[in-house]
Amino acid sequence: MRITRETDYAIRCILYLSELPDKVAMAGEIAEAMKIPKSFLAKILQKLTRAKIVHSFRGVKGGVRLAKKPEDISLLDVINTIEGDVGMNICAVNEKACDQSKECSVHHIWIEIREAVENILKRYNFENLRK
Amino acid sequence: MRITRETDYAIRCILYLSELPDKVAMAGEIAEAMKIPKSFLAKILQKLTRAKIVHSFRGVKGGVRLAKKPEDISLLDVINTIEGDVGMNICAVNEKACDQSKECSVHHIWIEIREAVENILKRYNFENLRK
DNA sequence: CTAAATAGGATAAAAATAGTCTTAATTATG
DNA sequence: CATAATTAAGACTATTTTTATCCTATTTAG
Ligand code: SF4
Ligand code: SF4
Repeated sequence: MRITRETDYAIRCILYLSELPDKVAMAGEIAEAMKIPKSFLAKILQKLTRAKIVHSFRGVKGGVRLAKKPEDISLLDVINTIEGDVGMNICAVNEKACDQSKECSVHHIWIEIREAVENILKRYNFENLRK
Repeated sequence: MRITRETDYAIRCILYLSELPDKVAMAGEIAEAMKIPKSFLAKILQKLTRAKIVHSFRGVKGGVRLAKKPEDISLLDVINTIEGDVGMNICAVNEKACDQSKECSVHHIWIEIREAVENILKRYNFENLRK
């Protein structure tokens, strides 16, 4: 019932970029500062780029910077980008995944938890997260 | 960020036993009723037995029944038994797991979520879960 | 004594996680 | 234009976790 290391790395990465909103930072620089394996971060940045959370520049003096203001990026956005929907059980994400969901008395609890977790994750953005 | 099938099976199993509080049910019977692979359920029942959530009887006419009243078994109890602490990130379970937890501005959010999830999971016991 | 049941442990297949590596495309600069 | 630096994309790999199964031992009602 955990987020993955990949997601934790993605969050750290956005945290770093939020401190330097206009700088174009290279993957290597972020990796070193936030202690993320460099080639793994490169793949994570690709996902964040496709999700339009960061904007990337190729070539010499390339790198990445945030594509939005820190306050417009929530923790939930980053988690959704890296690992998809937040659900504590398959049935909270896809009703059809379990054929018992209609009669199951536990099903609604997973929905309730999902909503509670998403609400917390939406409340935090990378502006109010800065110390 | 999901509970495992094993945990879902354990919950279904307690759900079944809660409907028959005094009956000594065999693993095979529970497995069939709740659509749980039988030999997997056998292992799950061992964990539930060690945790004193169910009481088991060996030999002919053996089986398991709840060791407590349904209202004294929470969803959290079952989850803790099968997969340990509920934490959305390692640092919410073990501070030492990440050396950045002191300076990390996200750390406290995982603690907040952990507490929110645990509170929901504590509210539901197998008495108030029965339809 | 025997058949039926759980206990415990070893084993195994499949999936997910956590990365690495290679090649291609892009681009600033000399 | 040539080159070096950088991301993009995808193949590949190692490790760990998940999801079981199977075998042997122990227990016990009849
Ligand atoms: S909680 Fe109920 S509906 Fe959801 S996966 Fe488990 S059995 Fe299916
Ligand atoms: S949230 Fe912060 S403290 Fe927790 S694991 Fe990630 S980096 Fe470490």
